[in-house]
Formats: sequence, C-alpha cells, structure tokens
Amino acid sequence: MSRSYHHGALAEAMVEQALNAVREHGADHVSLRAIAQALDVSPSAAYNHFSDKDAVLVAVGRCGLAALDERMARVLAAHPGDSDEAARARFAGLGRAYIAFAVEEPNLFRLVFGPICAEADMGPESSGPYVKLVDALDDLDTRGLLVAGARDGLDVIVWGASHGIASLIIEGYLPREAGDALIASMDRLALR
Amino acid sequence: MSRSYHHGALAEAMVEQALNAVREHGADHVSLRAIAQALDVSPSAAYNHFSDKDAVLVAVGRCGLAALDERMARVLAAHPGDSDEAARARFAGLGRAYIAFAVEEPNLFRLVFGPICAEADMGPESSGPYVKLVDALDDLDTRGLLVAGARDGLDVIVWGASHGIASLIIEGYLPREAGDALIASMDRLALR
DNA sequence: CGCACATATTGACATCGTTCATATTCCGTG
DNA sequence: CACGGAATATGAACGATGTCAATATGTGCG
Repeated sequence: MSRSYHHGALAEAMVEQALNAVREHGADHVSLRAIAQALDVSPSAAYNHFSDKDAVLVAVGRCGLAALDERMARVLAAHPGDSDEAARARFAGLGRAYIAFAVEEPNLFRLVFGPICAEADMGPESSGPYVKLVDALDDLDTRGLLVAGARDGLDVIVWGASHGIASLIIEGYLPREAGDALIASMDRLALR
Repeated sequence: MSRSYHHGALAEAMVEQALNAVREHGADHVSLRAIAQALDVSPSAAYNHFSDKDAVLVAVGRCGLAALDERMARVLAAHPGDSDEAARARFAGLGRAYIAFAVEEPNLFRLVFGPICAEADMGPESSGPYVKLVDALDDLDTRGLLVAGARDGLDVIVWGASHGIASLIIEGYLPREAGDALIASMDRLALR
C-alpha cells in the first residue's frame, strides 16, 4: 500500500540509485536494502529485475563504462581535423581522459575494471574506449608520427600504462601529476 | 572449554588463515567468523588483536607485498653480475616477476594494491618493489643503455604499465601474453 | 598463594543478501 | 467489458556477517 505499486521502471531507478551509492561509497559498502529503501520499495523487489546484487553492480558498471567512453568521445570531438597536431592532441587527450575519469570517479573506475564487471564489458575486441585508443594509434602510425617499429604492442603498453597509472593514483601510490609523466614519456619514447 | 584457551599466537594464526582464505576466495568473500571457526576460536576473539576486519586484511596485504618483494629479489639474485646483459635481464625479470605474481596470486595482488591496503604499504618512497625497479632503471641509465632522455618519468611508465597490464590480465581484459608485449616494447622504445 | 592483566567466551544486536508464499496491479484475450 | 494470466511488489523469515559489552578463564608476577 506504499503509494505506488508497480513502480514501472524499478530496474532503471535501482541502477541510478546504485550508481550514486557506488560513486559515493564504493561498490563494496553498497547495500541492496538501502537502495530499495531510498526508492520506497521492499528489499526483495529488486529480485524481479535482477538475479543478484552483483547483477545490479554490473549494470552500474555498464553505466560507468559508458561514461568513460563518452568522456573519451568528447575529447576526440574537441580536437577534430586532419592535421598531425590534431592527431597528437587526440592521442594525448584520450590518455588524459582515461586518467581523469579514474581520478574523478575512483569508485566507478574500480567497479568497471574490477572482478565483478569482468564479463562482456570491455574486451579489446568490443567497441568503446579500447578501439578509440587503437584508432588514435593507427592514425599516428599512418601519419608516420610513430618511431619506426613502435606500433607493435603499443596498444597494450598505452592502455596498460594508462590503466596502471590511473589505478596507482587513485590508491595513493602515485601523485596526480603522474598522468602528465605518461604523456611526456610517450611523446619522448614513441612519437617523433 | 575448547581445548586451548589463550591460543598464544592467535594474531599470526589468523593472518595465516586469512591469507589462505584471501588467496582462495578473494578479500571480499572472506569472513572473520569462518577464520575464527577454522582456528577453533570464538568469533570475537580476533578483536583482542585487530581493531577491525580490515586490519586483518591489511596484515594479509603486508604478507602479499612481502611475497611480491621476495619474488622480485629472487629474480635479481638469479641474474647477478656487472654485465650489460645482466642489467637488462634484471630489468626485464622484474617486470615479468611483477606480472607473474599478479597472474599466480590475483586475489592477493588485488588486495595488496586495493583500497583496503592503501596506507603505508608501498609508496614510491618506501622500500620494496618500487626501489628495486628504480635501481634497475638507474643501473641501465648509468650504463648508457637507455635511449637519450628516456630516464625521466620512466619509473612511472614502467610501474604503471606493469601494474596496468597485470591488472587487465587478471580481469580477463588482456591475454597472458600481454606481459611479453610489455618487455618487447620497452626493449624497442627505451633501450638501445 | 593471590592478584592483575591479557586473552578468550558468551550472548546479543543490527545489518545484509536472499527466498518463499502471498498480495496487488497490469494487460491482452475472450 | 469481464476475466484470467503474467508481471510486479510485499511481508516475513532464514542464515550469515561484523561488532560490541559483559563475563569468564587462563598466565605470570609479587
């Protein structure tokens, strides 16, 4: 009798609420019951839409990945054009965006790339952030802006370094400026 | 009346038990009560030695970090000598050891570098794996084996790339061979 | 021996994820 | 429009968990 039986969009509402909770408190320290209570819904209502608490978190993770992807897309859009300079700016911007996302949304970042979401989320094969990186690198390569023979395995290095530096920054093992060091070193080592 | 009051070394025993539990099931999915039960001890006995469940996990994390450090030390010992070849082998070996540790003990790796253990564990300043990496890089540098101007920020890149690739491998986002790509690319980009 | 301290226990509390039986609402079919 | 089934929500309950307060039990020192 709580005003609105059949919420109509409980699934979406729960994901949104869970998204906020994750952003604020981290994926651990999030309770289904609290989310249900915030939505004026019984604790067990969620189980009509999600099999599991983890299923809710995976949905949140998808939102997080989408946010990261959108952020990277915005960077690409901010540096359009066919010039070498633009290509360089796109590449550097992608790395910066990746790290900036992690710094601004550490809990979301941890969830997206954590054990819970390790599923069909973002593999090298699927679309999203990874292909944007690959495209940016290919662009640099075809422009002859890469050091000779540097292209091989460079996606792994760049993604790995971005991801690792981002992780180490948000855990406090590296200072925020470490992101700049990544860009600078990439410039020095792989570009010309 | 459970046989042995005053366990005598409950703290160490709990850490050891927790270490096994973490290795097997991950830091989440580990319960203090289960650990206590395995040690034939009441659930609240732990609170004489640890303020928190997290305190136990931090202790486990310290063991994990020590294990990583020992592993890296073993690599250094396996490639002694003053030759350039040995210096190269030490550097490559450290990276390989870091990733191998993550692959063989993913749950431990996640705990060590996860939010719970983000404390005085392993900052760039403190001893351990990071200084071993710095020393190896300095060694390469003084030998003139580094590309000109490459030393600046290279610790961040190498640690970041190792850490990121390790993380992405154990979450299934990169194949195990990505570790080799790291070594190869470093060889190609920063060494001569 | 006796006393103080460290250590462990018992019992309880609040919270959590999850399930089951039940109730309510919605919607398409007759 | 009526009705019945499907979708959705509820309530109560279970077992498990982290944690605390009060209590009991060892241990070692005077």
